[in-house]
Amino acid sequence: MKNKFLMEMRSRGYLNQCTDLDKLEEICNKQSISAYIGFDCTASSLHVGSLLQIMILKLMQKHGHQPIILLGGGTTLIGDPSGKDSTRKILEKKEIKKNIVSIKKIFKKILNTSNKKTKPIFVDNALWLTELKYIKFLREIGIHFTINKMLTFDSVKLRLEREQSLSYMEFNYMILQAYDFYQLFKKNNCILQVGGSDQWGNIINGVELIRRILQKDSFGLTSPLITTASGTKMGKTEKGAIWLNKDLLSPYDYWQFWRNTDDRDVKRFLNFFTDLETEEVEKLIEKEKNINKLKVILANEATKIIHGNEASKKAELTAKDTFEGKGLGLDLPEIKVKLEEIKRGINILDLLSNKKIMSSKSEARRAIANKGLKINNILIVDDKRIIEVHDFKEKTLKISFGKKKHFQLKII
RNA sequence: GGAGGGGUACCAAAGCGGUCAAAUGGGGCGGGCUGUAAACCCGUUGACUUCGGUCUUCGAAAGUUCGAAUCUUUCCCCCUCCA
Repeated sequence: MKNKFLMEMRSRGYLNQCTDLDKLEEICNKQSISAYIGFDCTASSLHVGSLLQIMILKLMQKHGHQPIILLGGGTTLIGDPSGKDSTRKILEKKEIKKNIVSIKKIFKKILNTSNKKTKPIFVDNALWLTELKYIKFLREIGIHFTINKMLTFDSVKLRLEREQSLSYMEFNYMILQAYDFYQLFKKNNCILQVGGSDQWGNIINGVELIRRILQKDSFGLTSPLITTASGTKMGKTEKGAIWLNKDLLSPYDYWQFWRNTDDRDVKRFLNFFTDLETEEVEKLIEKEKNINKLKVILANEATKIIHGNEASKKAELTAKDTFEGKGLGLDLPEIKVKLEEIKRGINILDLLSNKKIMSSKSEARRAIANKGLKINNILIVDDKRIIEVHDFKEKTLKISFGKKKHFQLKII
């Protein structure tokens, strides 16, 4: 393999499967290509689970290719059954529109939008899907799909095998996705579709459709499904998804997510989720034997990409103050209280539940009983403890729940 | 449409008239050990509480009973087999 783009895809571990790597390489060597990745619009932000795909788009740009971002405003109305046990809730158009606006912001942050040649193109498949005429579509597109074949695809097969119902609506999803590729191929000369490994079936359907209708070659390429060393799906933490949008997850929390990476994942993740060259990563690992320092590098680099250098620095500093200095990092989540409230004296349980640090007083009681709650680094043992003005230093009070969750309470 | 089986906490799954706020496992949360890691060990996991208790939960509603997750009726939903 001689093509730089594909070489880097491989060395970073982005490459799982490709319909015809040799031919694709040949083409990439000759010209710049356009490739697309489709994203779901079920939420107002993407999460870390989609980050790898975005990194691939970024890599394309680096090597002079043009990424097309398909925001599935149309397909989200149906819901992709791949990898799902059950039908997910169906969203309204309005909601999807809002999500698209919000998701776009992420791409604009991560991708380079200034270079005219590689600047990302955004498309919404609602544009063509919602206009489809049923009979016409069946005759022109549906004729190229056999049920026999469709039943063999994992997304369908698994559902049927597990005896979970699959609606006719969802069954059509793969055809629609194939049609998307066909449209982009015609309109944007997009010859490659990239996706997670669970998208393989959907992708080759598109490649095949293009071949059948237009007798032209197109390509599909998938990235591996990223799981953590402990076997869970990337980005699915207990607390909820690791969102890329800062309104849903603060840069500090995002930074913490990477800082808490499993030892065994650090090297992979440095390659996956940072801009560091693979040789650089090798060197780093060779040189730096303290795995925690590597985690800090990972957190910095990963945070930089989506929240910028400044936010990343701030998060690092805050972490340093909080964990090493037992101090009060600036970037810790801030909670405001009124002076009058404190003057009256407020019970710790009320405070915690009112300010939503804990979801209920019982939970707060439990935390205290389990020795998990500290105020200004002092363990709280009494759940009747009253918080008063003199507990604050410079109008600020640090509340810690467990080792990792810290808040600063500020008098306003 | 007919015949069966089933819906229990975050998930899986036991309970089948009182001792059930509901076994057990997983997950979560907290503590210990460490390194903001993993593994391991311990605690905890409905809400409110003056820590004595009180209130609300087992698909929904109504009923039987001193007493219901457990029995009855109706309704809703899921699954299997037959048509």
